[in-house]
Amino acid sequence: MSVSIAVAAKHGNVVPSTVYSPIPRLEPEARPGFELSGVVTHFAPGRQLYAEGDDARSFYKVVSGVVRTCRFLCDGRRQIDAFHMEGDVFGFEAGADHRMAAEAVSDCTVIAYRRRGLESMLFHDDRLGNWFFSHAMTTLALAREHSLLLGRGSAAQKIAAFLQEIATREGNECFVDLPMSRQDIADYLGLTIETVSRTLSQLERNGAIALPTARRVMLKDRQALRTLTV
Amino acid sequence: MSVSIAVAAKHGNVVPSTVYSPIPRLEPEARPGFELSGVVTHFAPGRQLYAEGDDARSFYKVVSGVVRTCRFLCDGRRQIDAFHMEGDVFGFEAGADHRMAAEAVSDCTVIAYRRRGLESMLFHDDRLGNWFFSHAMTTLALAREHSLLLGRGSAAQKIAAFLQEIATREGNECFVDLPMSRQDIADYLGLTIETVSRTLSQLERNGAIALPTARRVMLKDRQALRTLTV
DNA sequence: CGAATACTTGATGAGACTCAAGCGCCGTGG
DNA sequence: CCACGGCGCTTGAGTCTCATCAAGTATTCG
Repeated sequence: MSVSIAVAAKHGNVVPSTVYSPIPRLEPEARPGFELSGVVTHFAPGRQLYAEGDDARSFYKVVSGVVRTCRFLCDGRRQIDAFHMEGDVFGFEAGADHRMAAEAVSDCTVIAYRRRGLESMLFHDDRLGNWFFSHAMTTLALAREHSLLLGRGSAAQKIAAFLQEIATREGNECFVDLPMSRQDIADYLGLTIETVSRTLSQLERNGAIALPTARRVMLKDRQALRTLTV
Repeated sequence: MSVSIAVAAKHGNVVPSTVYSPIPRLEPEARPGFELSGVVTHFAPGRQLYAEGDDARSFYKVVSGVVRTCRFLCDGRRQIDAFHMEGDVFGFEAGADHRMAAEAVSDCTVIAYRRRGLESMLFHDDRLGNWFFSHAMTTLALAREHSLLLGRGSAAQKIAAFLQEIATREGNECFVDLPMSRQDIADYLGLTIETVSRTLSQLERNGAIALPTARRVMLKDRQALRTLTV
């Protein structure tokens, strides 16, 4: 008993002992049409949609491209909370202002919805209220999953989990096109850019993945990746 | 002292560059009275309220004592998501079952509320719906705060932030009574029990805190603690 | 083609983990 | 009353992972 635990601890797993069931993200189709004063806007890579502390007058839905929500620390470091991809809704806050900044990772198009007036609607339109509540709970579950990874994962586990997450979201089983830089990945996983790079190279040497280009990852051995995380 | 300052300078702060405003926790008084089939139950330290994967038939409110919600990894390690203290509501899930286990940290008393029937009520009783929505958003904000700490903090930063969090929640400016073990703290902060112990000793040598007993921490120099985290 | 940017790789060191021992408190039992 | 375990906590020594500092390579774009 103690031995097997010791061995497991060495190359330990980040996954719960119960069967792993990924958090189901809300499908765009499940969303009620809130065509309430939505404004389509385009952002170039790196442009800020809003800053920390800005009035949370609007929330957003991604039409195309990728957006990151993040916070900046005093020393200039950054913690990326989430990447938002096509169909994702983000920037809806409990309080009066945004607790995170939002920035375009790639060229992207979003719809900005006025939050004004929504609050009262939430509790008069069952479907709308229901959807927003589900959205909050789902986001919470995803945040906890992320916490688990940040708190307990090794660099290899973090990278493996990240690749699988992106693959799932892109809906592609065999390769991943990374829309974000190494720095973004590092800030999302609580690592440095060098460690991200090294770990990817390591996984390639192991045969778990291949890197035809820096931004494209072939998932050659999903079982090996899963073994790191499951 | 010089050590802790040096550490702070080296790794910088875990706090956003914008002014730090702690997430306001929902006050018990702000909660609508949901006296819907609440069952008062008592648990001895270490006893499990529910396990990962259990049907989420109920959610809970803490009357006295402390409860932890956590997940277990394959290798036996544990990640504690949160400590729930007097007045806190926990165990309300998006899906059909609990994604985390809940265990009594100390002797504690909780009220279990049937979730059945609540769902429909949520969207017919504005105040109730409003409260649960706020609760979800607040919990989300706290989870993100926790992520930030897990992803970017050094051991000293994690411990300092933890002590201040508990002090705030216990409403005591000058000392903290820790209801939980070193192992609990370690699992909450993503550290080992030895590192927690060593870091506390370090902070005592620095003069930031005093440890009259293992479970009682005097906050001697809050500025120094804040310098680590703010 | 050259400059800028993004990524990779190497050498080194600091911080946290592991293993192992020692201390202190507390309840039990002689 | 004190001896004895048991348990939680502390401390030490050694190791390993990841961050840091510092080149070097690839890719993009004017």
